[in-house]
Amino acid sequence: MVKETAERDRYHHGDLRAALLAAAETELSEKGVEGFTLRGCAKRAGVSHAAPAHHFGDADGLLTALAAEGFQRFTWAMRTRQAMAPKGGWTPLEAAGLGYLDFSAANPAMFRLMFSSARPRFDDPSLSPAAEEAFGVLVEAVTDARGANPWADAQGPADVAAAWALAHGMADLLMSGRLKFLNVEAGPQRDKVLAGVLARLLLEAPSAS
Amino acid sequence: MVKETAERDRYHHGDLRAALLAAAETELSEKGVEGFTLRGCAKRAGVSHAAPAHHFGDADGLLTALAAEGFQRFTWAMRTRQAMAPKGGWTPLEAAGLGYLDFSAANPAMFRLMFSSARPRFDDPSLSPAAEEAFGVLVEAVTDARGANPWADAQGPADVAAAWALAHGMADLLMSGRLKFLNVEAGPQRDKVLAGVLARLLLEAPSAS
DNA sequence: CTCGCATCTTTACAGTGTCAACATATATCT
DNA sequence: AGATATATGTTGACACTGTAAAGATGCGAG
Repeated sequence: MVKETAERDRYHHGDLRAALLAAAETELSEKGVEGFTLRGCAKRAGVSHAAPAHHFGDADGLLTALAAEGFQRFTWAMRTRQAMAPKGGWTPLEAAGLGYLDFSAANPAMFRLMFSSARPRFDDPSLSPAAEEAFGVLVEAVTDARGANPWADAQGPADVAAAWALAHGMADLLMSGRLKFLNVEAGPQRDKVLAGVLARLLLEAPSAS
Repeated sequence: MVKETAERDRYHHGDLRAALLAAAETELSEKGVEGFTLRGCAKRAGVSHAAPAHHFGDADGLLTALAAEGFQRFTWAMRTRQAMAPKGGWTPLEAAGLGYLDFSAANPAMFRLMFSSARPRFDDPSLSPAAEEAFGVLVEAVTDARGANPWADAQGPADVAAAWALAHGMADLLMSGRLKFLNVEAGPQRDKVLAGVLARLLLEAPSAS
């Protein structure tokens, strides 16, 4: 029992960085991106309002680190769906799309932070690899679906864009409550309905020009 | 010459509501949704910081009115593309999609306000009809594309959702610079490339079950 | 054991949205 | 036309925000 006082009444927190990230996540999900407050995070973590600056610089720095964590979980959500694929019978691309929708539905504020905010610094060395890895999942799935490297032929990039746009658009519109006419709230047939929309995607086979 | 002093040095502005809306639009496009400031709008309009309250209540009220105007122009952008359709050779649905992309590219901050912000009050009697009219353009175009009322058969709603999601996803991703691999910056062949992505949409004909 | 440095707090300041009180001009009513 | 109600703007104040500077504290390297 070396460290005992846990995180109580110590001038030095021990792992304030992680505590602040956790606090920031609940602050984000409760208040949304536009209601997010640095002082609120500090209060949740039980430290003074200026403490976060030593770990993240400014508020956008904290949001950048938070978004990086978000992209990691986002990648995980898609890969998890793909791993469960044989059970559901989905193709890797359909599974990635469903994972995309899972994540946005479960973490709407985080999704907004990652895709609809200018506050995170997307060129940050901790963020951009995480975002690119998520993009990699998508490209990989599109490659599987069309049976060829999308960067090798002319219509490949359009296939990637279409697959991404369809999934992303559904996620964004679903999250903001704009697809209520789909009646896809309850659980069991949710996947079927959503995959049915994703199935409207037509990928062209690479033709020998 | 009854009214002469124009809008200079008068205690009462004359048409401050319109002036504030115009100021808010430039404030929005320069600072973005997250940098938008009520006091900045007042300063641009040349009035005191508390003046907007008499016309819009609070800051969200101003953003609500601004978003309503945005949806009207959004509808106009899609209809304009459809009116030019014979020239371009696009179907009404493709034209609506291109109009969707036109608008988001020309007014990125406004697009964010309309689709990715929680600040406008979307149930406001001035906003919701404007948003529904834009939705109507889409439904109308989908009806044309599939040759049947989408609310009349089972797969219709999924067609509407897919068409909307594809266009919306493209608009959002393009606007945030995430589709750079499409190389669609220059003008002339922009429409062809974008319509090529939109063409990945497959609408099912209503089958007689 | 001592000292350098990372970590955290305190204090201060400019900027923000909103409210209440006040000032001014327009519109309405007799 | 003149008085009065009402709409429209201003001023001042308040709580809250992000950030910076300076001081307090304790860990760890020498």
